[in-house]
Parts: sequence; C-alpha cells; structure tokens
Amino acid sequence: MDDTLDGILDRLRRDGGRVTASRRAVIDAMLSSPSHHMTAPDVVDAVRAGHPDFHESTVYRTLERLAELGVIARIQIAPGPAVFHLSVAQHHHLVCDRCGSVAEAPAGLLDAVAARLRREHGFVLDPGATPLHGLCAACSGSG
Amino acid sequence: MDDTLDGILDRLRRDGGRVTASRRAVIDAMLSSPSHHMTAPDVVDAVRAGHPDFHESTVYRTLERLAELGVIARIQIAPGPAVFHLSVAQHHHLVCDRCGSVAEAPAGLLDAVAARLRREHGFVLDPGATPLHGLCAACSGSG
DNA sequence: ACCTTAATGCGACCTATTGGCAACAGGGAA
DNA sequence: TTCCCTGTTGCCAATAGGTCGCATTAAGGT
Repeated sequence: MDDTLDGILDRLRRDGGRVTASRRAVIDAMLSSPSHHMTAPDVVDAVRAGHPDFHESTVYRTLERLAELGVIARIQIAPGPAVFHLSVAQHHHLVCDRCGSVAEAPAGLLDAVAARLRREHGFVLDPGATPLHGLCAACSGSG
Repeated sequence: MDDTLDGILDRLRRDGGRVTASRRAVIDAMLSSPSHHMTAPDVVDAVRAGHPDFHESTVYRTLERLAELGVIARIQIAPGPAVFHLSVAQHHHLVCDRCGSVAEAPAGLLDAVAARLRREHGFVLDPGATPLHGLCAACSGSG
C-alpha cells in the first residue's frame, strides 16, 4: 500500500480513473491533515481553501471514488457527517457516546475477533471501518 | 433489565420523566417489531399507523430520551437513518459494506476486547452500540 | 384542584448528501 | 500532435434525516 500522492494517483489510473486537479486537491487535503481524519465537509473546506472554484459535489464524488479504491475508509461515527481517513493508518477509534470524543487504539485489537468471525460466520471484518462505541474514561467515571 | 412496556415506563418515571400516550406508542412499536430493529423513520411510521396525529419530532425526542435511559441503543450502520434496537436483546451486528446486509452474531464476542479496553484505556465498551463492519460471506467470496 | 415543569405540536430550518444533465478534459490511439 | 472516447466536473435542484425555538398542553406530586 503506497500512500504518497503519486502512489495513490497511480492506483487511480490503473483502475481506469483519470488524474485531475480536483482529485489531487482532495488527496492532498487528506494527506496533509495532521490527524488524517476529516469529515466530508472538512475536506470540502480544505480543498476550497486552495481552489475556491471546486464544487462540493466533486469532492463528494472523489471521496466516494477513493473509498471504492480502498485508499480511504469512510466511517460513520455519529449521526451527522461521515469521517474519512487514510486506510494505511490502521488503528481503532474509541468513540464516546456521551461526550463525543474520539480516541485511538492501536491496530490489532480486533485480530482474535476477526479470526473468529471469519471462521464461524464467513464474515471478513474490516477493523479500520469499525468504530468502537462506549464511554471514555472521564464519562464512565463520572456517570 | 425489565423490558416490558410497564417496566420501561417505570424506569422512565423514576428518572423524572412522564408517561404519555406518545411514549407508550413509541415503546410499543419497538417491542412489537419482530426484529426489534427499526430506523427512526420506521418508528415514526409505526407510531403514526395507530396515532396519525403524533408529530415526527415527538418521536425523535422520545427515541432520544429512551436512548439516554439505556432502554434502547442507537447505532449508526451507514450513512442514512440511525437504527434503534432494544438494549436487552444484546447481540452484534455484522454489517456488509458492499451489499448492505446486516447479520447478527451472538453476544459475548467482544468480551475480551472490552476487558482489555477498560484495563488499558479506561474505555467502557458498549457492544450493543458497536456494529462490526466488513464483507459478508457472499461478498468476500465473490469480491 | 393546583402548580410546577416536562412534553408536545408546529413549522421553519439545517446540514449532509445525491442526481440529472450538459459541458469539459484526460490520455490512449492514430 | 491531433482526435476521440469516456470519465469528470459544474451547476443546482432535490432529498433525507434530523434539530430547534416557542407557545401550548398535560402529568403527577402536593
């Protein structure tokens, strides 16, 4: 998995896609976000900062395309905007359903569960797409 | 955990809430759904079947209140409507991100993970609120 | 019966996202 | 290099799902 701008564009091209300015911009935005986590509206804003004329729906379509390619993963954490993150940065999301905070946990946490699901249900777990819900330390202590 | 209509209404009352016709109707709808899984719009429809004059926003507020009480859990499976289900019926949801199917797996699957998260991160996992994403048997085989 | 406060109706609003369609532009073929 | 095919984009209207404020109503303890 190559997660440089060019590596991603190559994959896109090999899949029959075209490399355009707006796609560069979207991928750039994702790569340069410190957390590598952005909601779709975040990406729209980031892209427009550099190119005010790029259209919203283009960004959505590009995100959809990249998710299809497996470059980014879309996760739905709460009602509201979906969050996108680069697939290479595998880790888990610990979502607090009380205060809304999102912490990260190292990858591998769900390995045993994944193995069992595949064996017993034929289900192939995608840990990066599976946010874990519950209460963070602060909320569980006080509540 | 008492999951009869009256048990739930009792809990609501003890929490300072009031028992009203629309709340009865919402809880009734949830209890009588064969799968015990309904999207918010589903609940709105079900409630309105019996009481056409109940307002949409009332249903949403009631669902929110019940979730707060812990009677039902709200899970976000995909972009689109949130799904609600009775908390007592603990089990896991295996969501296929390709075809959208939702299978169920028995409770307990995440016990070890839950223990570890609590120990190492102070995070209290809510398994019922954590849908597991990936590819179902059919899609992983063909894809 | 009374009073406090929760719950409701209503309707406007909002945000996230999708769809159709004509115009445009990558990038392999000629 | 030019041409052409087809993937992409811009535009903008349309949804869907859900939230908010506010005046009114009603639950339920006293």
